[in-house]
Amino acid sequence: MSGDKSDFKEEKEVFEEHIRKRGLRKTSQRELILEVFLETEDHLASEDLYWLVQKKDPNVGQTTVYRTLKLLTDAGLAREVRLGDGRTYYEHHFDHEHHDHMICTECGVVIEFFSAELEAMQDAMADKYNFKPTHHSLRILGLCEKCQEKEEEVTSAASGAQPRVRVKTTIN
Amino acid sequence: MSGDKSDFKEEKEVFEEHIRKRGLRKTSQRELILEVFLETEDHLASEDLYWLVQKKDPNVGQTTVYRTLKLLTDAGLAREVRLGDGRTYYEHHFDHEHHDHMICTECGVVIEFFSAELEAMQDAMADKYNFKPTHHSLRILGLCEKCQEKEEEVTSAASGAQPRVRVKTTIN
DNA sequence: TTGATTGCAAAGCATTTGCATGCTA
DNA sequence: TAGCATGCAAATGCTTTGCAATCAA
Repeated sequence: MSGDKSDFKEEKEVFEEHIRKRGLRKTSQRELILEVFLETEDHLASEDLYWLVQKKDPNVGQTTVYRTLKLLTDAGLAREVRLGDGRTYYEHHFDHEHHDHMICTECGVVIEFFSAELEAMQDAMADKYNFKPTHHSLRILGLCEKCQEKEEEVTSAASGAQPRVRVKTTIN
Repeated sequence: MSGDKSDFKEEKEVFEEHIRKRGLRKTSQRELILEVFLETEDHLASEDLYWLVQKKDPNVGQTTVYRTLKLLTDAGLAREVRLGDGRTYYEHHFDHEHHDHMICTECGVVIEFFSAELEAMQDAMADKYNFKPTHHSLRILGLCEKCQEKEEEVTSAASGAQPRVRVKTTIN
């Protein structure tokens, strides 16, 4: 950590290094898209990023955003994530340790988690099949805490009968 | 197991039961699609199934296949799988124990595997976050045994140098 | 200058939807 | 007969491609 305002110096260097190595060109669009991307939280759909970029410069085209996201992926700054709907999401990849996702099928919230044991076990499984893993993605679908509550409310309201005490496990 | 020729009696019963319960209708198309689906191997894209069905009855429409696959999923006979490209694949779900996938990014081969420990550990992780898992999908991407070999050949051919002994781990 | 990059529009691809017709229960 | 199911065509949603104009090196 160097300063208060996020400078993303390292990331930008990585990007420029990548550009240089490949004989590509540094353009204002690419700079802008990178900046906007770096300021976002995790799991941004390509199109969402497009809208954010639009706000800052309405002249940037959708195509450029899509292309630049691929470029960022190549550069190791972003990582493609498929959450299960059709879309492609991107998350930060530079200096971000690997993690997996729990996705609430009710509200769509995405919880990130990491387990070294899980990782190790997966590698062991791959080994067993002489499979050489490059990366993996684990998605656990289900209900987040909040939505389990709601579910319960609905259920008890629907069943109508015994007004039993509901174990409320509030969060936040 | 009852007979030599696959009758899929149980599956068909499940399907008809589902149809009945929901007040839906048994149609020749649905019967045909179910039959073709049951005869396939794992991981069939919706469109592939469409072509297989077409062979048997060119009058069946794409839409019906898509709709029926969803119906089979509802009935618990099929399960949607997303392998990472845009498509939706389906695999048998009735009487098929759960498993995960290793996908070769080179040749596309899909290896199924299962590990009770992995499952347990995932549940434990979910628990930690008060997350109620309904299902999950674990995809390990990498190189299958065969493609690792090819890779090695290319590499050694490219480097050209020391003609070292290559450890050949042939399968099949 | 040169060729990478852009942005528009059009194309692609898998999937979904509207709707008139058909068919099951 | 009632209304679910079908199949066509059109629509959708996300992403990619073609291409002439633009711009960085």
